[in-house]
Amino acid sequence: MKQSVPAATVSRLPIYLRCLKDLSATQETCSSEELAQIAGVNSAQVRKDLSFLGSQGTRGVGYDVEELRRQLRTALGLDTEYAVAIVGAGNLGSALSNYDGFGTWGFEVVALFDTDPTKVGSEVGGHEVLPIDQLETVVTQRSVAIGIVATPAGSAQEVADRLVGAGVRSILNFAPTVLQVDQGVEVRRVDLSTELQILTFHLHTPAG
Amino acid sequence: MKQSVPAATVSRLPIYLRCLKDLSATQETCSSEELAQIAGVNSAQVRKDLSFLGSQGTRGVGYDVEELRRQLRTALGLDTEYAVAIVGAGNLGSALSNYDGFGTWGFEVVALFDTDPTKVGSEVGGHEVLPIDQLETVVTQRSVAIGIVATPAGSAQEVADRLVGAGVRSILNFAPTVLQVDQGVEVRRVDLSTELQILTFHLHTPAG
DNA sequence: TAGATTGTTAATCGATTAACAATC
DNA sequence: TAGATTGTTAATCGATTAACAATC
Repeated sequence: MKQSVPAATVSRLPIYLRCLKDLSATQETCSSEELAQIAGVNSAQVRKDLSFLGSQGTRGVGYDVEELRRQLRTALGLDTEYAVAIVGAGNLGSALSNYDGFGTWGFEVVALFDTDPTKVGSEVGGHEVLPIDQLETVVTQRSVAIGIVATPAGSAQEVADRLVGAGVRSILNFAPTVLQVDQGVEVRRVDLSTELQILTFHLHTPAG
Repeated sequence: MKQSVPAATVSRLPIYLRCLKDLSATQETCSSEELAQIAGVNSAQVRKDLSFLGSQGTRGVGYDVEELRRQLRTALGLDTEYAVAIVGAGNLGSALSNYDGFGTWGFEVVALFDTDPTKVGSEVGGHEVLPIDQLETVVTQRSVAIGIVATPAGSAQEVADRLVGAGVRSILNFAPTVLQVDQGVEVRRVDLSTELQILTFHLHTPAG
């Protein structure tokens, strides 16, 4: 793998991996053109993206599907097991706790926190809801690598600060806020209403 | 508003709107620098983005917060009420049905579909779960503008095809698949494992 | 060899941002 | 007027893609 993979490329790697999973059922080899088709991108882009992985396809043949999956998994760091903590056991936090896709990709939900005393102690998605006071302790003890913020907007920043303070360097933020974090902390934002509003922009804008 | 707003700008408009909501509590006017700060972008970018709305700030003063919010809402098409249908009443579909943020932004969930006979007829988030057979009828009758796909990956494409067939032109896809749709249909993809994998890429990649 | 497809270059395209004249 | 801040230009930066030599 070369030094610096462009952000746009990184965000496409998981998509390629997913597409290859489907392909692997039917074929041993695939061309950049095939992969591009199902991933919804240009084939030159596929080849360029894969070249960052030092990937070796075979001219005239294509890429070995299994080999490429292995390379993508390695590049994405999916050979390691990562501990995940979810903060907020409301609708979304509960849905996330019940999500069984974590294990598939080597993520383990090791804690689920909430402030609500009526929720603390109950079990959600196989996880006991812990009081938020234990955040620092648990994050440290379980070496939590990724924090998921599933709180209301009002508490998101404080939660993020505490996660970062406890050593978390990667945050997935479902709260409708832009988190302010130190350089070196990676935040990905997932917001339903933002997505809906982008759709409505195109819906109501005359062509485009 | 000028003819063509760049995609990158469109995706930032909802963020500005959100940030202004917070600001409006404390001040009547804000500079591009302030807005940039809380939105986490460059101030020149804020000014450029807002200029696409035909927005008129006041030199030496900044932007009128309320006026700008109004312009953003109009630009994003939030003056209209949009009917939304959710397909899939599992963990995620249920969480979405319970989400009370839809109303805030002028979205109305008019239907929730599932294939599971044990779910059909039950109530989730104030919505009766309808059998998937009724998809076309309901989409037409209620003029559904936005379809939310919250099914497993295996059924996502078929659901999308049916939504599009019934006239839906905007899809929010939570299933871990890349949907193939006709040109003119807008799809936004929200995928938890993609986001997690992007985080792990940066976690395990030595600096960058 | 002929056909297919990669890996990479170079051209293009689009997005970001520094800089500054305009102006409140 | 002096200070602040916009709106916009032009420079920069980065990402996409057409094209093609290399080669299986």
